[in-house]
Amino acid sequence: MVVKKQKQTKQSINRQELEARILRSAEIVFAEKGYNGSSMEAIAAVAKISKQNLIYYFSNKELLYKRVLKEMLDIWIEKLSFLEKDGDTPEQVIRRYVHEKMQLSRLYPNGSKVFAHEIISGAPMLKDYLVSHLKPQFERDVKLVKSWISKGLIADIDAEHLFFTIWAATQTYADFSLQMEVLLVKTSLDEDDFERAESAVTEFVMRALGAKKIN
Amino acid sequence: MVVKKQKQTKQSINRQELEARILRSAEIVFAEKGYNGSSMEAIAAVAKISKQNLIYYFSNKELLYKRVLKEMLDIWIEKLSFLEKDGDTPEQVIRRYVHEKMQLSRLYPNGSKVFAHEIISGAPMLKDYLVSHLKPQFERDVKLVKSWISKGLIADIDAEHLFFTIWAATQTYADFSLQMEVLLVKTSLDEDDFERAESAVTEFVMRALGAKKIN
DNA sequence: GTTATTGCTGACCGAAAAGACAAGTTCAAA
DNA sequence: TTTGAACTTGTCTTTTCGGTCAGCAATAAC
Repeated sequence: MVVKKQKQTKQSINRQELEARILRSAEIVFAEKGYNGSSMEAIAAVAKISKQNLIYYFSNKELLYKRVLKEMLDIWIEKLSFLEKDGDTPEQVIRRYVHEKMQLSRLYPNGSKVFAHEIISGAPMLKDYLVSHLKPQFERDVKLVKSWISKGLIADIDAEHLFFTIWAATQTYADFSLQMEVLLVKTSLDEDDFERAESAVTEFVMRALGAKKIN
Repeated sequence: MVVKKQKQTKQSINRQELEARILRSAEIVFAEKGYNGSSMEAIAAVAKISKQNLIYYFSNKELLYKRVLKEMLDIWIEKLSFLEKDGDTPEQVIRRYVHEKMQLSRLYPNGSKVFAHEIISGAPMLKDYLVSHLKPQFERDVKLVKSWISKGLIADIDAEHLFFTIWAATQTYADFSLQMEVLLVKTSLDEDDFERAESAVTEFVMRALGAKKIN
C-alpha cells in the first residue's frame, strides 16, 4: 500500500494525538454505556475538549463508534491469525492462540466490551464485517483443526465449538471482569489474576485436546 | 411466607397476564438495546399497549428494568444450586450443572443478554444483588469443588476459574448467538446446535476434571 | 342501579442530546 | 506580513424521551 508522505507540522502532530485521545475516550464511554447511552458530550468531556470540537474531528456519533469498533477488530484479526510456524505442534499453536487472546482481554478491555455490546445487540453495524473478515478466518482455522484431528494429532473434538469455548473463556475476563471482582472481592483484576486465569484456561483447553502431559 | 389470598376477578387475571406480557416485551427490547437504548415507547409497542398504559403498570423505566433483571437472576439462582444429591459423583453434579446452565441459555436468551449488558456496563443496578445473592452461592460451590480435589475425586484444577469458564462457555450461546449464526451460516441456532454445543462443552469440562472415561 | 375502584388515553412538559451554523482564533506557507 | 486553511467555541434548532395530569371508560362492590 502506498502511504502518502505527509509533512509533519505542529498541527498534524496535534491532530494525530488528539484523534487518538478521542478514540480512547470514546472507547471508555461506549464500553460503559453502549452506543445509545453514550453522548457526544460525555465523550468530549473524557477527552477534555468541547463537544463542538469533537464533532469537528468526528462529524457524527455513528462514524466515531464504527471507528472504535473497527480499530478493535483489526487488532483482533491481526493478533489472532492462527498460523502454523514451521515445526509447531498443534499444542503450541493453540497455546499461543489462547495466550494472545488473553492478552487482548487484558490490554483492550474497553474495546472488547464495545464489541460485546454490539454483538449482543444484534450487531447492527457489524454484521457485514463479521461475514467478510471474521468468517473466512474462522473457516480456515476450523479446517486446520480438523486436519489435525484426522491426522490423529489431537483428540476428536468439535472444532467449531472449541473456538467458541476458547473465545468465551478468554473474553469473559474483559467483559465480565466486574462479576469476577465482586466474587473474588477485589477492586480490579490484577496481573496475578490474569496469570492464574490464563494458566487455568490453557490447562482446560489442553486437556480438551487430549494432551497427555499438562505442564 | 404468607401469601394474601386474592380474589380472582376478571380484572386481576387480565392484570397478571398483561404484566407478564409487558415483562416479556421489556426483556426483548432491553436485550437488544440495553437500558439506555430502550425507550418506554418501544417496549409499549412490542407489548401492544400505549406508553401511558405501560407507565400505569410500571411507573418508571428503572423499576421495570430491575424487575426484568431480578426475574432472570432468581431463575438462575434457583436452577443453578450446586447441590449434591445422595450418591452423586462430582462428575454427575457438574454434568448436571452444565446441562442446566445450557438450558437457561436456550430458554432465556433475552434475560441472559440483559444481564450481560448490565455486567459489561459495570452493573450499576446489580452490584448489591451480586454481593448478597450470587457471592454466597459461589463461595459455597467453590468450597465444595475444593473438597472434591482434596479428596482426590477430581483433578487439581483452579476451582474459581473453573466456574468462570463454565459460565462463559455456556452463556456465550445466549449472548453471542449472533456471531455463531454468522459463522455457522444459519439464521438461528436450533435444537441440534444446542445439543452439539452442550456435548462439546460437557466433554471439555469432563476432561478438565480428569475424568477417565468420556462417553 | 348507584357508587367506588381500577384501567386506560390524549395532551402536555421539561430535560437531554445530536447536530447546524456562524464567528473567532491559531498556524503555516508565500 | 498577509492570506488561506485548520482549529475551536458559543448559540440555536429540532427531536426524542421519561414522566405528569386530567379526564374518560370499564368493571366490581354494594
